Amino acid sequence: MDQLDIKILNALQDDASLSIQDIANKVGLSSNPCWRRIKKLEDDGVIAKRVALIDPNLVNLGVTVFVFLKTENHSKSWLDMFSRSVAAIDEIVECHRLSGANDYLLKIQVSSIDHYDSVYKKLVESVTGLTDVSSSFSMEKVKYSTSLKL
Amino acid sequence: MDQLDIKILNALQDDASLSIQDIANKVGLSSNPCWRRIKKLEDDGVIAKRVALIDPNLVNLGVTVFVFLKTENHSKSWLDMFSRSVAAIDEIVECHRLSGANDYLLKIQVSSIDHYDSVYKKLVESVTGLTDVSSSFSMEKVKYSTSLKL
DNA sequence: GATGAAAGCTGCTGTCC
DNA sequence: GGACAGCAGCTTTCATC
Repeated sequence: MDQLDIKILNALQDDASLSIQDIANKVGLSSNPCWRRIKKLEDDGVIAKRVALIDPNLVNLGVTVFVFLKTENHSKSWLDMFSRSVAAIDEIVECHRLSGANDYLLKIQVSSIDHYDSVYKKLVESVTGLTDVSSSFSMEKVKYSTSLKL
Repeated sequence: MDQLDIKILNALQDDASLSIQDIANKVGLSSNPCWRRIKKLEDDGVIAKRVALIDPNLVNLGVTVFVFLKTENHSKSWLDMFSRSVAAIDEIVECHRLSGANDYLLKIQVSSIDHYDSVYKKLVESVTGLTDVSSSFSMEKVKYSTSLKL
């Protein structure tokens, strides 16, 4: 992966709808080698996938909630169960196991406080052994990006 | 936005490299009306953008850190300054102003603990008035998705 | 060993029904 | 919403440095 690949990745991270010609012009290559580099980056898995990002406010999912969980159970089987429950709840868009005071962090996209409450109920019904569930609402998205600094 | 639009959006959220023909087949439409619906969803801003997602592990940015901030200054001008500083640090991929015990939550992608430390230093140098900076490392990505539940 | 030019062909975009 | 036509852009092959 050289400078040209990084330029290509930066262009595609920012806008995956660009034509190969557009990208080739941006990075100073003709379209054929540019296409081959992109194909290699896809084959190698560096470009994991291409997705469309939807404006949450326009589909009535403009409320982001972060939920911090603590559990009394740290077994592998509990994590498996927890993992399946989290995967089954569509409103949960991210879940991380953390170091530090909290065991897990969830990021949730919902339409309203009531909607969040229904997700909360789904969660505590399907997951046993939680000793703490505390939530913070996002008041303002100061920054949001899916681009990595290469 | 009817059921067909939702089907189209779900397909594109999952894989934006699908051809219009592919999507048309999936949702049971011929290609032209399918294309017109996609164009309208783009023009309306429902489809905000199309991006390539890069595998963080393959570009040496596999370490995710969450940072919780508290500030003693809650003025508009402080937020403006803070916002600019956050925007200037590429490793910070998300920043939310929160309700609850912490004022701000950052999500950071770095290569190592040392790399995180350099981001930490950049942050505390460029932002004054922080009274608490505590970080948690993500040990495991239990779930990650950019798709919204429509 | 990678780039550039050119050809074929798939699939996008616009008009008409 | 569907059918069709024109055309832009993707993908492949071949020659070149």
